[in-house]
Amino acid sequence: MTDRPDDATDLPRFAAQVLDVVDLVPPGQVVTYGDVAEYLGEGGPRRVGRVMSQHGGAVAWWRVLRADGTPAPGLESRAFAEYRREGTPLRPGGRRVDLSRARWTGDPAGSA
DNA sequence: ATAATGACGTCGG
DNA sequence: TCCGACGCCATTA
Repeated sequence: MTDRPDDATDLPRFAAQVLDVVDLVPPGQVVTYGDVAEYLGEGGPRRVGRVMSQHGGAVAWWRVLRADGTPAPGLESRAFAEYRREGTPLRPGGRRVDLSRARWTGDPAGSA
């Protein structure tokens, strides 16, 4: 027992929750690092970013980006490929995501 | 114990 | 709009 690896693995509780939230974000929508932290009610953007850098590959990491709408450094190319594939709304110029339209608030209306 | 680093966020120029 | 500085928080040197 010892503990029940809730979902993915024997990851720390916080990390598991972060990955869980990201997994809830539907295609075509995104969330910021700060939003995830706020959604969980603990930690901070920096903390979420660390989790993603270590275990981001286990989820749709491209759906988590910075507050200004720019994806994670180094992965921009792949991220934009996904945005184009999922139809994620981008801002004029196509260099960043239109958060005003693509931001997922955690509202169940979007996931179903 | 102190300093530096990192998939961040906000502010000022 | 782009760039730099500072603040936050946890990990690592």
